[in-house]
Amino acid sequence: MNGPIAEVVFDIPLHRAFAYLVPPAVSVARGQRVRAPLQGRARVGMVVDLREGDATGLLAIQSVSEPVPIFSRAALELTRWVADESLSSWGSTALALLPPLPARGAAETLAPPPEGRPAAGAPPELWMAARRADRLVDLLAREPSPALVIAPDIESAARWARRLDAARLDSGIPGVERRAAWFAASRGRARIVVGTRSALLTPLPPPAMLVLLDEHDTAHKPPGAPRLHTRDVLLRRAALEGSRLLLLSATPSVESWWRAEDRQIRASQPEPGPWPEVLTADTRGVLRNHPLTLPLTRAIEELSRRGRQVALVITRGAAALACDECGSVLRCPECGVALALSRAERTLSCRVCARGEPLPEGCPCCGGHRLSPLGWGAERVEAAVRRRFPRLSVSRSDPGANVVVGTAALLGRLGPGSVGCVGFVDVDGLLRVPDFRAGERAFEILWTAAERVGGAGRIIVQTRHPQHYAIRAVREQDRAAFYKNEMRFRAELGYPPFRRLCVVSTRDVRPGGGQALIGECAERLRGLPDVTVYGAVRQSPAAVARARWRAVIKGPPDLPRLLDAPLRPFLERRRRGSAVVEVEMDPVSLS
DNA sequence: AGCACGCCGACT
DNA sequence: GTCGGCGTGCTC
Repeated sequence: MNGPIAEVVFDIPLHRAFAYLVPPAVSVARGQRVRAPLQGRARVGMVVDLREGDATGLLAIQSVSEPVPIFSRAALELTRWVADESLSSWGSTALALLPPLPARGAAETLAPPPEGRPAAGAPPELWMAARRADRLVDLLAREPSPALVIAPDIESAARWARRLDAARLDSGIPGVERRAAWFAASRGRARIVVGTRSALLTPLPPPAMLVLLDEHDTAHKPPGAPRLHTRDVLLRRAALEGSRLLLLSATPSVESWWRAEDRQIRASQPEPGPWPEVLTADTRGVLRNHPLTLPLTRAIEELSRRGRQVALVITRGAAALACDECGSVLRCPECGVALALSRAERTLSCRVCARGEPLPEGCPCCGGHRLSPLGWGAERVEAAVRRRFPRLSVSRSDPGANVVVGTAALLGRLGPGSVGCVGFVDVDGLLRVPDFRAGERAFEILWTAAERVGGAGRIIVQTRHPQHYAIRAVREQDRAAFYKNEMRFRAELGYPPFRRLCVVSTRDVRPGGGQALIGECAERLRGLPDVTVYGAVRQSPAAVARARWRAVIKGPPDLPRLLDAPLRPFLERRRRGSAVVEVEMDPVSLS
């Protein structure tokens, strides 16, 4: 019995499509959302292909979710690419990039997405200069072409939508409005739309402009589908449809800087502008019974006399060890990341290769006897400042206090121009985060603070590494110096952007199960060409205490292709007894 | 014999 | 992800 057959993918971890008969009363196209029976109940899926064939024994599509396709052919292909790149299923990827389903009986004006021809466009642009946000607002006001602006989170999307007087596509607004904005953009009726990653594939009539705010922000890759960095999806989208793409960040990811050097992205080096004085306060050899060094104490004194605010940035619990004498951090000799301290087990272990070591007696560098793991918590800093400056208002929550204490996120909440000095109580806490991106993150936070306080302000960095290249680059307002050093480190030890990473992890409520499973995964991957598997070492039964196991995999740029076949059984059947497998391509964090 | 639970494969 | 089939093993 021949008839029209639709291939449909669903939000399940299976990559394969399911075939259904298209009944005569229903008309469907590729890229259309439909309801179809799966395991006896109706579920929403995406039509990825249509063909004529023998429909004997096939179940029928029940209905369409909307009367028109919601993805263009190009967008649908893009979801497939994202799924393949991230080792996730086509269905879960595609369905995560769509607006909510319509409310029952809602009246809507819908149109199919524009089917643009692939066009050769200009290369993406990296905007790093100060006042890049103002420049963007100006550009969007001048430019007549439709624009999609992607923000790292809902709050940022809301702010930008207000600033640009644009429709919102993020999940911070009611589903009806999101849908309306999606289809308005699709029909060319909303010139500027603002959203988060769920809005990445919003159709726009060409020639369109795509904008990524805070390109470096790891919030652009939260857990869950679509499991690829928003930057990478936009780069691909822009290339496929020939759209102009703007990446905004004062401190771009090393990946994007590298692409700029490789001429895949256009970047102009901004002229140096007004810049604060960046002072380092060396804490080596200083007995640290107080969180404030003399330079920072003086700055608080002086600034408060002049009626200016001081922000003190603290670092949350650093789980690594550093020598009090020479300042060196205990690092894995093979992987270069700080060794993570487990106080309970009194061991140090590497987050990348899983190498474990007992706590050393002294510093391997200088033989010093004091190795200190402690950072300064917000409470301790707040109390210490109060004691020293009883007349000043000191707060962790009031952004108007004379002295405000908080983590790096605090900097974003303070009004521009109000802060005269930012003091980093323990920047080493950032540098010794057991993650290869620790330096990049420290650089980003310091640079942001410097931009924030501006030319009349001051930055004071308390550190045992006053010569660290991240601090030096911020002091000199010299981005290139930072990236040069950082890329050398990444190249030497084989980290992104030179090699790609994948993390396979297992969990089990019962001891031993997770270990057996991660061992099984690692076994399948060993011996692949140009692929290194770290960790997942089978340990003696005595060491079996944790419920979580992890293997870090390093490989060439086509790592997802290499891992697809051997990991397929684990990706498609994540639960093995009480143990669960998770696979994360291109992790934004290893801690 | 009858039922609970957990493992495992199938899902069009 | 979610469902149900079926085997193991316990209970009435």
